[in-house]
Amino acid sequence: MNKSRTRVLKTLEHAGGFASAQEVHQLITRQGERIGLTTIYRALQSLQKENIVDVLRRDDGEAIYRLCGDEHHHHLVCKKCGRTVEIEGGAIEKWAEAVAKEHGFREVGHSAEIFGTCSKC
Amino acid sequence: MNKSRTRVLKTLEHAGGFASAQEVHQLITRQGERIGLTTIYRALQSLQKENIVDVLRRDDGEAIYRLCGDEHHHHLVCKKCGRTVEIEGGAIEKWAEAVAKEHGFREVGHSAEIFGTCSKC
DNA sequence: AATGAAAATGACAATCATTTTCATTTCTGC
DNA sequence: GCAGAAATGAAAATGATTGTCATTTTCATT
Repeated sequence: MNKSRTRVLKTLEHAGGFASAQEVHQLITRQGERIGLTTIYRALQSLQKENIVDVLRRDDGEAIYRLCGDEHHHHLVCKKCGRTVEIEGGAIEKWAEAVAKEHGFREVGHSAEIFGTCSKC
Repeated sequence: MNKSRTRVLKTLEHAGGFASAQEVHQLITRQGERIGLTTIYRALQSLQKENIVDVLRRDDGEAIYRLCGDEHHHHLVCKKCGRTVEIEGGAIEKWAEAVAKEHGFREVGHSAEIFGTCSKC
């Protein structure tokens, strides 16, 4: 963990939800701190590899990042405004394990997302 | 509905699931028919507006299209050898819709994958 | 302090999907 | 057939993301 990653993390926290790489960059430079866009992308990538941030896609394909808690949950995401609801995934957990066992798979993990248009949009 | 849209639709059917704009274009031109990439994009856009096709995003952000109402399935993927099994997703479909409705979301879609280690690995 | 190797940084160029532009072609109803 | 509208496609523009590479920073060791 180094200075840039820390700065990006703090910015994501402060953004309180989603931010694209470019938005993170703006937020930081607007505060007078100087940092390159490339560095933001790299910081976000490594944070992603370490499972500290999640990546989603906006409708136009732009990647947006957010801090993810370490409990295993799923997301319900609004395609228009990006509003996100965290969801308990008990049903899926069981489904995933059942299906995997049925096909002889071990060490099972899964990913799942639901997306749609939220009531405000 | 015109010639291009029809051609794109047929290609999507034949592709049997997902295809990006570029893939649709390749599939068509490989058959010797001549069509511009721009036209593919426009056809896909209008089909999308008419709710005939759905759009999703691949991990790298590329847009992929599929016929609406296509039964869609999920994948069980081996992390080691890449072997893939297609799965019926009935349980998830219902779960996704229920959760979404509960939170007031409309026009709901979802993605889900299970990964693990297969019996041979 | 001085050194030096390895990692991090950032300006810039390259890439790649998608959109725009605009001149040309094809459809449409008459 | 004909005028006007819609569709087409080649090429340029756009915009996010990644690659490159020279420079800077970090940091453990002299």
